[in-house]
Formats: sequence, structure tokens, C-alpha cells
Amino acid sequence: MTEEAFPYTRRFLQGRSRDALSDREKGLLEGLVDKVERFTAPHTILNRGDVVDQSTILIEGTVARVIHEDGKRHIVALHVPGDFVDLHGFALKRLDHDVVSIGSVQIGFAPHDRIQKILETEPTLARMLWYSTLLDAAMHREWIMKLERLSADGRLAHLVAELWQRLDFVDLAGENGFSLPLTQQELADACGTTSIHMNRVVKKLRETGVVDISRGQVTVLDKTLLKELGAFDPAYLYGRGPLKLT
Amino acid sequence: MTEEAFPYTRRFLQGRSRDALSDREKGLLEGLVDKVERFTAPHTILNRGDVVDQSTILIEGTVARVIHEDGKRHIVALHVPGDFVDLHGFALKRLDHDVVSIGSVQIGFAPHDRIQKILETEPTLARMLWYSTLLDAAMHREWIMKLERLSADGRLAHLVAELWQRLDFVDLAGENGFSLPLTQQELADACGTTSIHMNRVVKKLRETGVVDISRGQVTVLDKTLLKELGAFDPAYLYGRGPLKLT
DNA sequence: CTCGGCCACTAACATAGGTTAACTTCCAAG
DNA sequence: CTTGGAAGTTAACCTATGTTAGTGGCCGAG
Repeated sequence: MTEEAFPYTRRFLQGRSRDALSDREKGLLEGLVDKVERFTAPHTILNRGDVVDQSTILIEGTVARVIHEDGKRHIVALHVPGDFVDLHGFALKRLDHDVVSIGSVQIGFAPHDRIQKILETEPTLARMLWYSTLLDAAMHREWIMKLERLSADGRLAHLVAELWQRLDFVDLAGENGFSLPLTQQELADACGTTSIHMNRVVKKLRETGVVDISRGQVTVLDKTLLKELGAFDPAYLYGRGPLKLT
Repeated sequence: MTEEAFPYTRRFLQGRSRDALSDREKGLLEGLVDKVERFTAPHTILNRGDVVDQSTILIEGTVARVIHEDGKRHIVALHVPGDFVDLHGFALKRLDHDVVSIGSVQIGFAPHDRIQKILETEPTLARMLWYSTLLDAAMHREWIMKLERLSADGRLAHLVAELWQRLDFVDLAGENGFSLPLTQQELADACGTTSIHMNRVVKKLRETGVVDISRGQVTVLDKTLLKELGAFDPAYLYGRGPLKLT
């Protein structure tokens, strides 16, 4: 059975294949997905405060977790294909943030009662699902560190480095870049700065030969500079060793 | 059987008693703790990169999760009694941050093999443990929001409000304040600023009648101002309604 | 085609916060 | 009591970043 047999969860498995799963287990995981939807325009998929009875897995595209506060958008996490976006909703029930699509996305929905069943009968899968939410928390911690420590240039560099690495884990990173449908405003929302200042920073990184971000495409010009500027050490992603960012 | 019968996990249960547990389950949880240690001086209990085979629960005092990066300390989380500090170590195995004691602390250790056994046989407890790590992640997200959005005054106000609320959940908050053994340098490390600037901020909040932080004691002078300045909405703590901060 | 709106981009100015360098207060060790 | 170090405090100066106000380009709707 090839991996293509699991269209919804293939990248999830790629991204965190710490324990090898049997085909039976892979099938159970795939079976969590109940229905699939596509959103082509920016769309708020879930709202803060929503009581949820299903969780969402990102199959294709980009989604952000957003906290709105007096008119401002704050991106607290970004997701790449294969990520379980709100698995935490299973246990917390009520969401503490919005989930919004960026660009065109495809999303799978996993009803909580199916997840419940797996938790009760499949310890390996249960552990993998838990593990997945813990990875999220580890990324949150790194973002906290990055926000506490780095200035705007460093934050952007860190964000780019992290996304490149995470996309590489799921075979979606190019040799020297990746496509990223975020506007400068959204980059600013993720780095805790303003779009005006983000524009200055994007320009600076382009001119200093670190990275070029334009027309939805990220082109890494100098890996070493990027890593240094972003103080990026991929250990927190718990992956199988960095690939693109040697 | 009174709650005092569970000296190690009593506050853990207070803090997140979402599902009522039977005394049998409470006993199993209490039985996770293998040995207890006290540290009176500041002490690094666990180091980043450590491979762990036990997790730690905070029984008394304060501990911080810290990421050191070129000489600087970054506090990414603070813990109050009852918190499972590194439950995530159970699944991740390798720590992505240090765990350090602040002031005098008492800590319990729970070997991973005991946790493993509970996960396999006790779905309610398993879910509660998972829930506990998800709460951590929700707090991380709020910190990210706070760092992205608020200036130093607001960050400090938010930190104070959060800690007051969390201490209140475990009956350790006073009527108009709480004791907090953090130095201004450590407050700065948690708010992503410098100790010099933190000093300015502490002074300002004292003079504007918001909160007085001195000699290890926090005295809230005006709840409403504190909440506003820190943009604090306790929903993300998933508690049973705010008490001190109406 | 052309209009309206979003996005990228720029300039001029204001301010929060970083840096360096002091001095003071407190307290514990001797 | 004396000493030394850590914590708190302040001042002067400088830079990163926020704010306000605008420009021009692109693109989809009509």
C-alpha cells in the first residue's frame, strides 16, 4: 500500500513519523476524516469561543490561528499541510482563537466522537495525537522566545526559516524557497509589528541579500545569514534533522 | 476522604477540576509521584536538551521555563503550585527549554512508566493529563498575543493579572495581591524587555495606582485599571469564572 | 474600458525602549 | 560592625519602531 493511499493524513504522517505506524493504524487515522472542504477566498473557518465537536486537519494551503483584539489581528500560529489545526479543541471544547484560511485551502474535518474512539482503543495513535499538540506548544514557546528576544528583522527571518523547515518536512519546500500567500500586513501580524515597518524590513532583507519575499513567493538568498539573523535552531521542531537549512 | 489526603496533586485537581474524579482516580494520580524534593536556592532543575524519563509537578513555590540564548534568559512560561511543569516531556522526551526554580520550591517527580500505565488503563485521567498540556499551550498563545500587541506596561499588567488569577484557582491568592519572588530582571525576562526599562514600568504602575510590586509582594491597587492595561480576559485559562478579577 | 479597493511602498515626525554608566539600598557572610 | 554583592534606581543619549499621511500599481467587478 503506498502512502498515496492516505490522501488526507499523508502529510500528517510525513511530518511526525516518530513511531512507525502499521497500515491498519494509518487507515484508522485516515478514517478520522469525515468530510473535506475547499475555501478559495479568505474565510474564517472557526471563531473564538465556538464550541466545537470536530477538529480540522489542513490538507492543502495555509491557515492561521488568529486572536482579534480591538480591531487588530494577531497571528499566534501558522499551519502547513498535514497539521491538525485545532486538535486541542477536542479536549478544550471551546476555542480561544479564530481559525482563518489564507489563499486557497483544503481542509478535512474529524468528528470528536471518532477521535474519542481511537483514543480509547489505540494507544499508539493516541500518543501520536497528543504528541502533535505538544509540538504546537513547542512552536508557541519558540515564538515567545523570538518575540521576547528578536527585533523585527530577526522575527521575520525566524518565521521564514521555520516555515521553510516545516514545509520541507512535508516535501513542500523548494530548493531555495517556497510559496507563501501572506501579505505584508499578515507578516506584520505574525511578527508583532506594523505593516509599514514590515515593509521596511522586507526591503532591508531583500537589499542585504538575505531573503526576497514578493508576489507570494519566498526566495532564500543566503541560508546562513537567514539562520543567524533569525537565531534559528530547528531543534524545537523535533524533526529528523534539518534538510534545507543545513 | 478529604482533599488533604492528596498532598502532591491536590492543587492540580483544584486547578483543573473539569471532570469530577472518583477517589480511586485521585489516588492513582497521587500515586504518580515517586519522590519529592525541595530546593531552597535558585536551581536549574532540568536543562534544555535533557532526555527525561520522569515529569515534574510543582507542589510549592514558583518555577520558570527558560530558554537561554547568547547569554540572555528568556522566560517562556511561569508555573504556580499544582502545575505539571513538563508533562510534555513524556511524549517529546527531549526538553526544548530549561526548568529553573525561583525562590524556595517543592517538587514532585512522576516516572514516565507510571504515567504510561495510567494512559493505557484510565481514559478519564489520560484526558485530564492531555487537557493539562493543552492549557499550557493556550497560555502560550495568550503570551504570544500579549507580546505582539502590548507595550511593556501592558505586558507587566497582563502577567500580574494572569498570575493572580491562576493563584486564585488554587487558593493561593490574597484579597488584594500575592507574593511573587521574581526580581525586576526576571520580570523583564518574562516581558521581553530590559531590567532598566522594567524598573521604569514598575515605578510607573506604582505611581499611577495600578499595582505595587516590591519586596517580593504584589499589591493590586486597582483591579479595573490592571485588567484594562493588560487587556486581560481570563477566558483562555478555561477556569470556572474569574473570582478576584471580577 | 474604468472604477474601486487592496496591496506595496515612501516620507516626516514622534516616542517607547535599548544602552551605558552611575549611585543607592539592602542584606548576608565574616 | 564591616564588607561585598545583588537588587533596585536614575540619568543621558540613541535607535528601532509606531503614527500619520500620502503615493502608485495591480486586478477583479461591473
